[in-house]
Amino acid sequence: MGTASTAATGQRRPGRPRSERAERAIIEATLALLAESGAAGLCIEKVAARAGVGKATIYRRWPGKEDLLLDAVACLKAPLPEPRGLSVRDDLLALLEAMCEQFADPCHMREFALLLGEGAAYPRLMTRYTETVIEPRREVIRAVLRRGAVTGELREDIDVDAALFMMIGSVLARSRYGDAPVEPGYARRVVDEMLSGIGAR
Amino acid sequence: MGTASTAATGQRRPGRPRSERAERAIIEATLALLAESGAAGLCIEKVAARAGVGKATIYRRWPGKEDLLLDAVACLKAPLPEPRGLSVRDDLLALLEAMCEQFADPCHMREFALLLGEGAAYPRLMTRYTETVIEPRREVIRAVLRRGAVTGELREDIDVDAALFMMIGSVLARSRYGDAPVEPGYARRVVDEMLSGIGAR
Amino acid sequence: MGTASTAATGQRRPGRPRSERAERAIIEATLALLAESGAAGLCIEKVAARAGVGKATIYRRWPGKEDLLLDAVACLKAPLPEPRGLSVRDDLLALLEAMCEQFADPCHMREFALLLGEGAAYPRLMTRYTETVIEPRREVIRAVLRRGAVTGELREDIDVDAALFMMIGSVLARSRYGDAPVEPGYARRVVDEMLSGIGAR
Amino acid sequence: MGTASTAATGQRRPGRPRSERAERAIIEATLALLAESGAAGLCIEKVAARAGVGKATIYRRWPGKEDLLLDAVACLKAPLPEPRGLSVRDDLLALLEAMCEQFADPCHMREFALLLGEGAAYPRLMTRYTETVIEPRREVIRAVLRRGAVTGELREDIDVDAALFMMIGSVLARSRYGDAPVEPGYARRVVDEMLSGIGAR
DNA sequence: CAATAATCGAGACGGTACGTCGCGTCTTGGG
DNA sequence: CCCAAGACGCGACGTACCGTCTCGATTATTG
Repeated sequence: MGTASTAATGQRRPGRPRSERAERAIIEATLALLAESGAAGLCIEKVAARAGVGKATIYRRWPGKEDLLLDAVACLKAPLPEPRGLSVRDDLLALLEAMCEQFADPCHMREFALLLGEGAAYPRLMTRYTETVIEPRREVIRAVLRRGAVTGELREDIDVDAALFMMIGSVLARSRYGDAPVEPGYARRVVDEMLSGIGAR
Repeated sequence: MGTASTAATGQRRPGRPRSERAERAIIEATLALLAESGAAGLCIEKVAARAGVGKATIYRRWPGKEDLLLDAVACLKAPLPEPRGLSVRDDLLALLEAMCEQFADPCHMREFALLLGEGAAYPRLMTRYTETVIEPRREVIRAVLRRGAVTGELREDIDVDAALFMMIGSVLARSRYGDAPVEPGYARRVVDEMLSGIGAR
Repeated sequence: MGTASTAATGQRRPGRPRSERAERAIIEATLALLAESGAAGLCIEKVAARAGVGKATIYRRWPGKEDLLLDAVACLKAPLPEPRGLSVRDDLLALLEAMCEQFADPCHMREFALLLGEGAAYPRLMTRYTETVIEPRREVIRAVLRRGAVTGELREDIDVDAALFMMIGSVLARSRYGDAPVEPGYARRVVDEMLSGIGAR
Repeated sequence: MGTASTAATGQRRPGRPRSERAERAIIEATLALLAESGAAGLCIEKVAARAGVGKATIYRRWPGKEDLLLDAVACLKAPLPEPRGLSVRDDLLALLEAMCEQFADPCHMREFALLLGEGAAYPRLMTRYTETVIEPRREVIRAVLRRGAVTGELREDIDVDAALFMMIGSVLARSRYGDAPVEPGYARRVVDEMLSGIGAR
């Protein structure tokens, strides 16, 4: 999954195998420093010192700071909850609330910031991240929306992708640019507004 | 406007006045480097060299890299178009399309990436940016939404902020994480979906 | 004289001039560390730390360790004593004794070792050192030998250079490969042997 | 001979015996790199790579770089020619010419440079080298000088050690610091000067 | 013949020093 | 007071080697 992982081939490379212990220590040190000082005040040198590891041991696994950070934060990824499947409205609400909650965690906020800020320079990483993290999340939501269109809980001819981005984006825009943390009822307000539409009846 | 501007008092400081030529060269060099190498590969030293200016001349005007960047990108800011005021739907559509267009410009994309990525470390900047750039834009949209609630074009009890973030966020989420550039009809699809709602009638 | 010195032109370079204070501190730190840990256990990083100076300040002046060391030890160079001019034998003896004495100083020993060991890699330095340090010393000795040939104290047809290298080399070979430090009477023994020759009368 | 040699006991150690092939390859690689880049630009890692050998295979045999180098250069040592014993003058001349010739070989020059330059840090090596290489050479010369004192070809009361170092040193000083390679007649000039002495008759 | 044991190549390990780059500050002579 | 130029102390960068270690595979001698 991570850049550092051994390829899934059965082949063993010659020479001493890479220490799993070191890898764990590096990731932990990275997350600890990230939490303490933020992405700006994080440097490989400190990670190595904190992990009790030589710098080369880090560079052997990750080409640079961004890649390390990306793998580190990926270890934190909390998947969206499995929809319960009873009511589409309840499922959407639960998903949206989970997203709000995750965005409230500064560590996830950092993850997004990192990807947005430095992603442009590392398209390879962006692609991988999108495929392995972003797209699966979207698919969970899409599935619920499609289910609603079938059961009749949602409009039959719903534009699934438009609705998807409205849902996701409402959290993204609110949490990032919001002057205050996302308030408790926010998810419910968005879901209700989406369901009923803003147009007059 | 920028941090660098001379106070608007009629008072003139003693000594040689600051060179307007230098200021322009600095801003231009900053934008050029930003476009070439992104925010990460940009440093004061290179800006100074490219602008043919001493480093001190930059530091005399801006406290650091972030502030310089902020002023530089502020020069690019394209305001949202003034709503025409005939139809709420048309106004929303126009606003959304303008946003999509701006996001398609890589230079504006960088602006957002910069603020999102590095903003966390500089709350002061974020605050100022939010106040001077983000909030006025939001206000334009809010005004249209409120007008719609009054004229009856929109639901009377619309949740203005929820709708606002759904609109903004739908573009943000789509353009950033989208695998392809935003397609032509996207704005219309979002507006229609928002107006009608996804719930069954 | 040293690599670091400003060219002797009257021209001043633009910008802030190099700090003479820093230069002195670097040389002093180098000599201190050289005395403490030898040439092997000396590194730029420690010199910088000890001198209270950034590494770049050292690299701005000297391209590398060897060059720095060379300039540092050059500051120690004790010139040969001025011949008194009364007796050629006494003058040669005094010069030889001074050389023995200097070689007994571990710091001068290091200087030679350095030049011999690393000199091959830095022909430019070797040339400079030969011209400014070695050759003047030789000339002092040559002058005495020539004087002796004129005054009749030495053979009229003496091979000045052969004698020169015999004198210098006898100290070099003795002190370097000798198992013990050069003993007190050594210089006198060499001078006598040179004067009388080893051939039977 | 070298540190690496198996003890001369008839006992064989259990397990796989050390590969003679690897040993040869290591020595050859060492000498090749020494000739190419000098002692400074030589490192175990490159030796191993060039020899197609694991680093451990080197460290199993030699404790470090110096010891390896010492064994490597020892393979090059050209002994002084056996004196023919007819004329002391001719013997001294032959010995001195052989020394001049050896110093002209850049590989032997490196050997000396290495020992002089880095020897100070490794007294153990210096001692061994002096005992096994230097002292035997000296003894050859001393024997000739003593023989001359007995046969009457040299002065009866000759100071053997002083003369020894004058001879050796004259080549050392000339070849090392000389601006040009040692010229053809140099050895003869030194021998003549030594025999006749520089003092007036 | 199988077990044992040292060696082989390869290469990862924790370190140290390298030489470079950029930071934000400072210090020149000259407008 | 500003300008350009550039040195300053600092700290992180990514690389190269150090000497040690751990792999699976090989190659002898011993039981």
